[in-house]
Amino acid sequence: MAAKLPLEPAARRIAAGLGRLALALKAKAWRGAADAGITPTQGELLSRLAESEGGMRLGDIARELGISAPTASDAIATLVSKSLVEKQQGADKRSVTLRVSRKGRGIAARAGDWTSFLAESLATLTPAEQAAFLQSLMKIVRNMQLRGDISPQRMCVTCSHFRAFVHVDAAKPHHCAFVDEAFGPVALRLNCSDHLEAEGEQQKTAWETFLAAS
Amino acid sequence: MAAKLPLEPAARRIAAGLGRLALALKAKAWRGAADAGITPTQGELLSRLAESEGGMRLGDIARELGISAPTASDAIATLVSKSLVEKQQGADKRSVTLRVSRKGRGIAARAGDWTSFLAESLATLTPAEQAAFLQSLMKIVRNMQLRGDISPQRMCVTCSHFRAFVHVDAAKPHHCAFVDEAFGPVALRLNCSDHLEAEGEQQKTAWETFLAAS
DNA sequence: ACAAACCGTTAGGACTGCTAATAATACGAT
DNA sequence: ATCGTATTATTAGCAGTCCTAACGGTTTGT
Repeated sequence: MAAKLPLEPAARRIAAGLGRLALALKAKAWRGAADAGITPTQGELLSRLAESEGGMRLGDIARELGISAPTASDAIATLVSKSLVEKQQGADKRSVTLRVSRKGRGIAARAGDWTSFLAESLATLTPAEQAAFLQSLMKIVRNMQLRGDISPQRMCVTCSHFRAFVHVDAAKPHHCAFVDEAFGPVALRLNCSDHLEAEGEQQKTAWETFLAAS
Repeated sequence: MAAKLPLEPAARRIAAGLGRLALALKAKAWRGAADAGITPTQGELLSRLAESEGGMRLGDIARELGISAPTASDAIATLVSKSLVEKQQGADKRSVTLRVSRKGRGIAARAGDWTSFLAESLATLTPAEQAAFLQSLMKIVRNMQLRGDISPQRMCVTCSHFRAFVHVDAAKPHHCAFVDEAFGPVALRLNCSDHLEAEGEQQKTAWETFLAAS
């Protein structure tokens, strides 16, 4: 009867759970991408490029995906050879600007589809649970970003369009200055294409306002 | 003013967030494992083997980690050449039984350390949030398991030692027959080494009891 | 104008991950 | 008992991932 059930802290168990989730994601990503005729990394590059309107520089996308420049360069070269991505010389002649081709956009849509399996499992959560889950997720991601574990994300809480808790309506307390609309916690985003990085001070206070009221 | 903020369902946004998390995990796993002188896949194999008492068969561990048998065989061969894992012939002479070596156990501990960065970010959640997050995570993982997206996990809700909601104490409603102790939602596990797979019927009713009360 | 910094690519190497084919063993049905 | 089938792990072969280090252009600062 050794017992000692609470030996492992809760954080550890959650980490274990997230690890399993990541494992499943990895496996699914491999399958899903293969169905689209590409590989996981290529799929990530393609999706990210499809999300961006004006094209991206190689270094930026590499940083955002957490891979080294050579790895990105290599994968992009493959995508270019498959006519899914186009390369242009940037204003700075050292740089390149990357854009998805029409064909690439189609593939990106199919390759991004694999996340739907996750969405389906997510559907077992009640709306309230989803909101809470998203909120916690946001805190975790934000913290990781502050610690330098991941590169800046395009999330509401770091966006200059974001106004936290400015409305009285408890269901929709936040406001987005870009679309000029009130919205609630369940609508908070982590990958908004209209994201505009706020300045340090504004970002800091916005985050603190957000934290304080949760 | 196109607006239409709620275009993307909540599940999609959560999926995006989990995707970013998985990305960070992947990147960290690379770094963490490299510090221990191995690679991510080798690290996963090593950690899993370190968790198991009596050794594991190659096919089982491959299935559990969601990789193919050849991939596992290859990585194991590397680990054996590094003297971190030992191979034995099983009772079935076709099979092999894998065990961590003493040296391997040390490496596994160091390699497993990289999850601590996640645990630190998790610490920004309040205990209540952690409990809710873990509970939601469990629902997701369980659903993915039911759907066949991942292999069976060693989680409380599928364990024959688990008794859901048998105590009156709201803080510790569950009971583990193995250690014969009451425990609460925040102590639920996803990777218990004493896990014993329950039979189909028992598992099903346990899960439903669990679900109904959440 | 010239050194320092920066951007992307190339080179080289270890590892991941797959499918298909193979050898050895186990099991099942005649 | 034995013949065929299934299972277990490994090998072979290939494309891709991912790293560090070294490299040539380009820009920038002084």
